[in-house]
Amino acid sequence: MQDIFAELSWRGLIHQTTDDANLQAWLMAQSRTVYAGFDPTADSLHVGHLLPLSMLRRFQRAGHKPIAIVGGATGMIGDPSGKSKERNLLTREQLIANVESIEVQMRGVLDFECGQTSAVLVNNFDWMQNFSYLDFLRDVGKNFPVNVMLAKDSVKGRLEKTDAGMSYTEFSYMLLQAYDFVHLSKHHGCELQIGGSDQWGNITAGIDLARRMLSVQLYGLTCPLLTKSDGTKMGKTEAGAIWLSPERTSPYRFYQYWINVGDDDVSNCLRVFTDLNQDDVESLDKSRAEEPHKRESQRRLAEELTKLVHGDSGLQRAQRATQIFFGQEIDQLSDAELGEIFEDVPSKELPRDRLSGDGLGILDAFHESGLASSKGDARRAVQEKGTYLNNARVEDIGRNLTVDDLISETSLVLRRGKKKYAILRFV
RNA sequence: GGGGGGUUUCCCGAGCGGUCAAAGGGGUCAGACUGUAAAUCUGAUGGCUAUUGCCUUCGCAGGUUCGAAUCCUGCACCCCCCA
Repeated sequence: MQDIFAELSWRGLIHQTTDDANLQAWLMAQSRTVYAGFDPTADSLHVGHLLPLSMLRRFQRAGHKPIAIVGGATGMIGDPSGKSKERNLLTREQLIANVESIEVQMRGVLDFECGQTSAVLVNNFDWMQNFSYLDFLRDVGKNFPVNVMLAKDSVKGRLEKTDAGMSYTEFSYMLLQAYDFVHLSKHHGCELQIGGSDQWGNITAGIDLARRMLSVQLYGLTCPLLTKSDGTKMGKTEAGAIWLSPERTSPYRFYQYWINVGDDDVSNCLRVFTDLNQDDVESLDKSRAEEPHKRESQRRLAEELTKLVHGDSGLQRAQRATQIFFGQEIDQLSDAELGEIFEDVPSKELPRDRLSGDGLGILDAFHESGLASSKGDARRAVQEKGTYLNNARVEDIGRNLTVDDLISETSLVLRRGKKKYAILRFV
């Protein structure tokens, strides 16, 4: 049995526990069953979910059994914790679809085929759906003193804000999550719940409920909420959240997100998200202090996480795309390769005969691609040396594009400035 | 109800009969520098064509004038003051 507690400690992943004195020994004594919950509000997990998910992974690797619970039932209610406003409810159909695709993503991170400690995925909708309202009130609600519930931060915060308010539905959320813990304890022998520090109230509610209903002692452990040094949320960009599904966030963009993590945050990210051991993290810290321009930390972080989420092939794709996006001139590619590398890049189809004869003027090409708002804009961009054809700078505003300029069967690659690309397809 | 001020190009904001596609700042876009960072510096920033122009734009609609963002009339919206 590995000392998971010590590991979480040096990684800075322990915010609060329900039993600081004994939890470490308790975890060392035997294999335990641990659970964390995931809200199926979308059809994909995002970077924000990566933390609890990787926590479960660490527990599993240390010899414990992880349970991931997707909140098919609780998702219908909406957790008020950390939310300032009443949430919109999801339909049952949406939830079912979301849960299905989230399952697939989890299989990449947790091991579901390793005997005793195999991960288990459950959906609380399965045991909540047949609960009658009366039964729930008698068996569960009876054990909740309202004054205790009102004292929870998640409730108190909302009630203090006079304009926010809170519905009875959201107020009841806590009971559902608490009951999850009881259910998992009874049917899966689960004894420890982990979550972000905003889950503390819900976790302790479950522990209280289990003591009353089952007379068992359960445990809770929370990890700090991850924020960047500038105070903003991890995993958000101007363009929106970074998702784990390749359909929503391509492996390239996922990889790039981590490559661009600031120096101030990268060490924390390495500790919290990757499997690198303490020595490795510290040597990367050292490398960053001495040779910051090499950015080994960011590179390593991006590699580890892209591999974890998108696998070896996803990482290769991301790195290949990175090479091309930052530097290399592009030589012959196939349409298929090009489509893969430039999957995030807007493309436009034009009739192939535009390339015949004198060809297509470079200014028109940039205008049509959307990289320039007008031909005049395109002209200026070229004169400013800010345009590239297949990653080679365009020098001449009179340049005409012909079939010879195609980089693959049908396409050529235009670029403006350092990062803005567009594909023109001639069909 | 009476009096006054305003509405300018993506935003703020100058202009008050020709030299106005319209100062300046911000933003944005490029370039240099660099670590795919930050800061800094440089250039560009209505459209079409070219280096000669043409077209569209200064709340909306008319008018005066050789000529208007600039003057006049009406309309719309905003702000302030007095009732």
